[in-house]
Amino acid sequence: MSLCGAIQPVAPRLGHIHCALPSDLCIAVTVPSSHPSAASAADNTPAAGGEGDVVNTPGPSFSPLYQQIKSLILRSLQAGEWKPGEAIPSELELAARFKVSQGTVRKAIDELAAENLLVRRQGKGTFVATHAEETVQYRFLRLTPDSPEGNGLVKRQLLDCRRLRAPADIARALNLKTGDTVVEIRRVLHFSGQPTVLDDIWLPGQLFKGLTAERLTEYKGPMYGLFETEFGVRMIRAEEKLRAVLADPADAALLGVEVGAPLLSVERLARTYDDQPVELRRGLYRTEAHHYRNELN
Amino acid sequence: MSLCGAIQPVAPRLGHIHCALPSDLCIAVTVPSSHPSAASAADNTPAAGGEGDVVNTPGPSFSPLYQQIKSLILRSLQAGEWKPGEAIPSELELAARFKVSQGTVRKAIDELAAENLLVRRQGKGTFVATHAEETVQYRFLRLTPDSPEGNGLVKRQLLDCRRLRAPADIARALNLKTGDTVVEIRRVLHFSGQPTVLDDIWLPGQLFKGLTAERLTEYKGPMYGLFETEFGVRMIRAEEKLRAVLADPADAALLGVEVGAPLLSVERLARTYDDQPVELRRGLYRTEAHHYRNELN
DNA sequence: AAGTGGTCTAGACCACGAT
DNA sequence: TCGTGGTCTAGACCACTTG
Repeated sequence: MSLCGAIQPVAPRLGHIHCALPSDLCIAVTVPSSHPSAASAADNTPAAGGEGDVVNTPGPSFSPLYQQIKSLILRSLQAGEWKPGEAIPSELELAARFKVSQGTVRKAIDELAAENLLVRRQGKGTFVATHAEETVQYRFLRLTPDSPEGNGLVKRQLLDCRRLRAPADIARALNLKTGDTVVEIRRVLHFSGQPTVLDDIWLPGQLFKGLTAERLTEYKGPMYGLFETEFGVRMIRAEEKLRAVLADPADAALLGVEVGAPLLSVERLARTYDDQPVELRRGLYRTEAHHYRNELN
Repeated sequence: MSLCGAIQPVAPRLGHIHCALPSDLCIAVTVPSSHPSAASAADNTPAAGGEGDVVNTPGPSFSPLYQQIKSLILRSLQAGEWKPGEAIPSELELAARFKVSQGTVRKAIDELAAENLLVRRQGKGTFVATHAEETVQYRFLRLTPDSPEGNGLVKRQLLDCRRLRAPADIARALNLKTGDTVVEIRRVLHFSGQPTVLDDIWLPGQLFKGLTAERLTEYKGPMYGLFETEFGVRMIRAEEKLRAVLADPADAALLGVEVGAPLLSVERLARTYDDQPVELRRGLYRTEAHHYRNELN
């Protein structure tokens, strides 16, 4: 474990002088390349290739050390070295492993925490974010009762779960070839007894091999928790597109509204670590007693 | 200016040892309670009263130094010491003024920048965020064309601007007494020639004394820019509640849709620095060719 | 060349949680 | 008591912007 850690990472330094000398000795250390690197900087694409980010300038093209560390941590997360809910090594351990100072590791972790990939807990450690522990609330669901009394039970009603060949639009969104297998799930969420959300969900069949209606109904807790623990697919980010639409007869029947009633349409594309889309979801929300809440900064 | 700066701020330290000694002298400085606090912590409400945050524990009740600095900067912002678009003093100047290290100021500024109150620009300085320079986009408007070609001109059509006594619900939302004067504005936004957004806006009359239809039509640029430069009211944060509704005859006529067409209803409450609500806005969006875009993390 | 923010380090001490 | 993250400092160097 930590053995290989000492070897592999050694981030490609792009020219940094460790002024780790007693201050009185630290006079004009102009050593051109006291660092192991300098040579390795050229061939090794900076940012260690881990970040999906583009290299903007073909010239010198930088990546701060802490960004490189961030990429390395990200890679470990993606590789499953630490599972959701587990603690990652302490800052000091990581610093030793990557051969940088604690402060640099801290800054890398700070950014990952700001992106909700990690969760810091003082005195305990830093943990991999998870959807599985959120009994309080579905992390990505922004639908909120208008009055707090409406905070009753949420019941899930599974309507359908099948495998099929992906229609063109679904395939495109999920970065698949038309005709690739996808899992299609249809379900209704009831809020305090009222049918409120009708979801259609598509997942790449490849990633969700053993997913069946039984597994879905058995599992207690949010669906993303199931995906995470059973299939190793972690939903990290998502984009939503919202529109107002009218209920067609099928929607109306399932949600218990009149045909032509207004519904909030929410199309969500969820992505994993490397920004690969891994779920497409089309939701229809009743908004007479609930609203979609958003904060602007 | 900088004179008073030297006196007034001196943040209430809650116990800190300036170990500003040469490292060779810094041996086991175990002064038991060089920490002033414990006493001063009680009377001086931590967070310097600036933060709207609650004090959770009645006990010791801490506020890290950088949080106190943040509050002080926030107060200067609120007092208008630096205007939107202007640069604030450099980190070193602020460090000197508050008698803390640059790193501490940096952390305070980092948070304010993360909240979009300040904008860092490398090599130039740190600037107060503004709505006035955003010719590209309205900072708070999340409505996006479905296809990028739809990115045509935005035309504003002012329908009405009057003063009136606040109805109960408006007053409550804006933290006013029922019957207080409010400014009511009604307008339509046209996107590439199509009427797309119908806004009803309410503002506290008190804060917007000279606001007239003329001022509104004359001013080029976003309305929040006008509020900022002409009335000194800066919109910092906002919460939105989204719903799907049906067009009533009046809405339908103004937006050029059928009665009963689906519309996205967006109720926005915008706040200033101290979280005081200063604008209530009810928008109706056509979403046939546009959608409301949101990112989840 | 000077000034600003950005990165990196090293080391001290604190608050919190588990032991 | 120990280990963890959290705060604070001080100082060095880097990159970007402006004169």
